Amino acid sequence: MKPKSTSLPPGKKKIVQAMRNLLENRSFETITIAEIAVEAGVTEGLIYKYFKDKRDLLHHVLREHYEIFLNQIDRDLQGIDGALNRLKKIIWSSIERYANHKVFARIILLEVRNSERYFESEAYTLVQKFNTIIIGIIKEGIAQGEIRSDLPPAYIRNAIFGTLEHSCLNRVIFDEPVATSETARFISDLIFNGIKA
Amino acid sequence: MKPKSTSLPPGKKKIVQAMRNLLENRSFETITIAEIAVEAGVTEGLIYKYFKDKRDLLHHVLREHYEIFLNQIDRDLQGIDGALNRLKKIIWSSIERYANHKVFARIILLEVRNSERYFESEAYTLVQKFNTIIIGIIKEGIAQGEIRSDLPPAYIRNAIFGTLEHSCLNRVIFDEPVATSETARFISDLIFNGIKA
DNA sequence: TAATTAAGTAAATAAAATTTACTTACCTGA
DNA sequence: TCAGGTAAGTAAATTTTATTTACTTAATTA
Repeated sequence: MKPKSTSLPPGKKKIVQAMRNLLENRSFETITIAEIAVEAGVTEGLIYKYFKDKRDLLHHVLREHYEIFLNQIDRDLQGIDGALNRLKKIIWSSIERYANHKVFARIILLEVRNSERYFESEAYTLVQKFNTIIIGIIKEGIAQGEIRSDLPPAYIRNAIFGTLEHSCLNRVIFDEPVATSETARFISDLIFNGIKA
Repeated sequence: MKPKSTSLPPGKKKIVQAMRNLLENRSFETITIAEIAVEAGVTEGLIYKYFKDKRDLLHHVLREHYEIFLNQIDRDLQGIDGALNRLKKIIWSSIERYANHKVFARIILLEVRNSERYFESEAYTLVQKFNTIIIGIIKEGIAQGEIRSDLPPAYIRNAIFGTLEHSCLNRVIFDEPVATSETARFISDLIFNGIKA
């Protein structure tokens, strides 16, 4: 039985790659369809054959990124036991991703959320999946007595995500370097133990 | 000595008010210059007399908002002693603002950061001022022995801002109600004491 | 092999933002 | 008091981009 995938049309692949290239140096807003077409070596019309519009193309690129990241996370968590240990690893993996993929950090943290449509995209579906994984770990931690039971899991998740994102935001905005392990250690410590002396 | 302010030209005021009105129901991206002109009862050209472009007008509206908010914070903090108490009040005030000004929450959290120019705007200058105030309180707390001294103040600030923002983000995106005091209590508790059982 | 269909092009159209050239009215200082 | 500048404002042209349309070509399949 031969595979049904007849390998994507070359035009589509070139368009996606062109978008990735351009995003390396420029913000989504400033990239024009004309530029994407030139970079890809196709005509503007073809872009609309494969993607609803510019934003749809962005979401496609983003989905690919999240797919890779979720697989990564899955792998990273293997063999790690205990809710706190697992959360710590997730924090580490997330920071490592932001540090190594500045372009995606910029897109995710600053450039994609300003459209309702993002929250209906497949990319966002994957974010929600990640979300569910974290909530699961938190609930498990509460059940096992590792995590306080008097805080709603959603608050804990928001604290983790929020602290993570904000810690990377300044790095992204002002292009400062990120010390992954150190940052992960401080954030985990802070979330786990609080700031009170 | 009479004041030098000869009161703003009526056109400018009408343009700013029109932008505020439109932002109530629509996202920045979808609002057009033509609409702003109609809503303000002026011609499109006049908008460019007073503002560099659409984004500049947004930053102007945002700056006004931050000015009011910073005054509010200043007032809210009066008579409150102790770093933790002051941080708790800041958390409360911030959530209250997001809850009562959903439009600004949306703009601040989702719609304005996707342009480099925001980070050079006067609006952002005020954000940095707020930032400095918080860092000051944290350092004071460390000096007084109320706050752990083994965490860099910037991480603590990021945890506070980040947790705050993320907690409000879902509310903003999916238009859920915000229970200000309850949310403030959970967030303060979480940041101060950590999640470990 | 005729009919479909997918890949792709080229050019037209539409929708916005932005610029330009032009009024008016009102101060203001010699 | 009036010539000249300047701020407020308009109307229309221009530019820039995104998006649509109508068309070709090559491959596929029934």
